[in-house]
Amino acid sequence: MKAKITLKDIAKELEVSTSTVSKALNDSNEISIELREKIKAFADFYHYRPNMTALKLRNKKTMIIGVIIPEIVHHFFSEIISGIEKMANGRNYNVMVCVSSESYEKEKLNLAMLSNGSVDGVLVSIAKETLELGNYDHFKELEDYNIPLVLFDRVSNEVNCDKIVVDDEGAGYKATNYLMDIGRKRICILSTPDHVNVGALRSLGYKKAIEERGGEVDDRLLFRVNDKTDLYLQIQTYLNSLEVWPDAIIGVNEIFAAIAMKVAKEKKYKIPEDVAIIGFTDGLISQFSTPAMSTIVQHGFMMGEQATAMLLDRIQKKEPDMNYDYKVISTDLKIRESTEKIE
Amino acid sequence: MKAKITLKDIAKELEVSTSTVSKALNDSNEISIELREKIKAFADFYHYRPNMTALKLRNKKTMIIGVIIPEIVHHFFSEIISGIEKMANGRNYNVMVCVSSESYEKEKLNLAMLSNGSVDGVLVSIAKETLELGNYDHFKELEDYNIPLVLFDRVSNEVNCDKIVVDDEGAGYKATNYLMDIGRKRICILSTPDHVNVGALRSLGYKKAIEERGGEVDDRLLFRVNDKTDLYLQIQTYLNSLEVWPDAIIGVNEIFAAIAMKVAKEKKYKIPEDVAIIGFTDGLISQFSTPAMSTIVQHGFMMGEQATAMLLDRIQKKEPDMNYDYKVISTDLKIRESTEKIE
DNA sequence: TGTCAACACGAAACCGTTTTCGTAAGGTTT
DNA sequence: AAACCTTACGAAAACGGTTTCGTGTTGACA
Repeated sequence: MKAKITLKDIAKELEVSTSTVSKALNDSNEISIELREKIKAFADFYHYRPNMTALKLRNKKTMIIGVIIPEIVHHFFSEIISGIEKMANGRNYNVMVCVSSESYEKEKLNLAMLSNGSVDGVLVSIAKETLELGNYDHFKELEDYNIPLVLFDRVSNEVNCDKIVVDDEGAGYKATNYLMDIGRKRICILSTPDHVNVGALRSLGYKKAIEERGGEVDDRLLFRVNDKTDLYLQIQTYLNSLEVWPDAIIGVNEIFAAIAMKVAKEKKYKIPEDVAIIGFTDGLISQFSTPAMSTIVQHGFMMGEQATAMLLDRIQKKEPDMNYDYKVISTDLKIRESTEKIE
Repeated sequence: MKAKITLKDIAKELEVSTSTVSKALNDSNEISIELREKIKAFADFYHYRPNMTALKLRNKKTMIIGVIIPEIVHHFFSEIISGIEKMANGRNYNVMVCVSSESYEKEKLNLAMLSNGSVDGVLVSIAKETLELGNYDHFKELEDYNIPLVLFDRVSNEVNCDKIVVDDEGAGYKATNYLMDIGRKRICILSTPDHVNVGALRSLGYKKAIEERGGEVDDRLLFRVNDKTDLYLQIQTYLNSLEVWPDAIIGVNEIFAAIAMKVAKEKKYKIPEDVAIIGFTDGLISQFSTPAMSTIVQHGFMMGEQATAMLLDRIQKKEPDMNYDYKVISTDLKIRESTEKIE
């Protein structure tokens, strides 16, 4: 239970000044080689390690970035955190993780906590509730304190900062086009309420693809799933309310697609013969479902890495720069059994 | 781009001393009410917020706990992090997350980084490589610096500290017993190499259950999946190498079970009629597979919460206490379609 | 032998707080 | 009127480092 040893302790023990010890340990040639070695040996012996907090105070840098994420138990988000952690670590930063649980209040609290100087920069994916409320005042605080911010995935153009998003519109477009390519006519999309930009954009791409081929968008085939009540029931009820079942379904996330698959199986529809299904987020469900699910892969890990790179670049920039980046990560369509072409 | 305002700035502006400002803002009655109000108003106007780093230095507490976890993109672990974050936040602590990626070296590095005074305590789930190597010297450093440590899920009794684990043996026992209850005779278990304690313990429970009923453990039915090569291939090859297929399979994690299900379906075995399957970790795969998978639910969230509570309790304990806790969290068996009883 | 640079180290300021202690001014006791 | 308490504030130390600057001792050069 030895208390941690400080510079002062070493100085006293060796009867030199703390400045000498500091310089010696930092290999300054202001100190003679013999003394340097002696001090180093002593420090080593007692496992001296500089107090990080003291360093942070002096350097005015914490070497920590904060992350506020709507939830962690979520394949896409956990991939992002993974990417963040890797990039941050590679550049000698640490990561402080906060969860908003999709709540505006928690997001605000977290932001306040992080903006008090605990971190050098913040990465945020906006909570659904915040998006719904449309209130982004809590982000101003960061600006006041001059703490760099990067929004990822769930962004808002009411906040001035760097942003990085998945090419959601392109992904919706890509998925829809592919389904039409394999001959599907009644393509249904299970989306989110419009304030969740990712859902809205994916729907937009969906519409665009259909219209581009001269088709007409049937609004009854676009269902906005409300995530406040039972998902299964909503989707089941919706699908069965259609006079004619779709021959293809796009779920804007893994779960919607998995539920659609389950409902289809219950109705004894064959997948992909009767109905093709595509999901988003290439998580475990997609890989291990039967049939294996075709998905839009969103490269969450890469997004985490790049968001962090953007943030660190901005942190390390000396003078503030009002030109904010907007980066779009394109998606890939991973075709598996749930959409195999009908010949 | 205003620089953050400090106590000193306020003091200078108001022509009082910094101590007066500090006291006023902390509502000390050493300062007259009028001056107090004046200073508070001023501070408020300029959005004064105390510099956390300075406070940390003075108080010798960072209010941060470090977490080293083998991976994040993993249902069980992300649940744990979620629980950690919640409990920590509720007790005014922040969470720094580090990923070992199952690597001994990264774990060591992370530990060294955290033990330099950045955090008040550390939560670790040991990397597989470390377990395999059996080298736990890097944990000594924490002891040297007197930084509390709690090991969770993947623990080692070579490290002296509080520990919290899932009742893995009981879980294996419970699953096996249940399968025998519904009449299964050839129960196979897909486990991990023995150095991964969770796998070893689950296998132990499996054996115990069988022996308790006077059965004999058939070693051919216990397969240790090596996670360094293709999982699917290994499990497929193993299962098909058996002269007689099992009528029940226990996968010690979600993925092993999902793969087993997939292999069984390919062989046109009916689930659960021909073969019942039970997995661990009640994640998305289990919920959305067809048939829905029976699982052992491990309460990861709760484990995260409790591990954090143990850690914080120890941090807040004034005098060191060599009596370490060992807490076991019991599991539940969630029965779904993959094991429904044959009547 | 006086001047000056190089060497090797210490003193002190600094980062931004809190907190202990000291003290001047005024009021209350006796 | 002397002694003592409050009240209301400031000075300074402390947390644990880094860094600038100053300075005493050498040795070299003129």
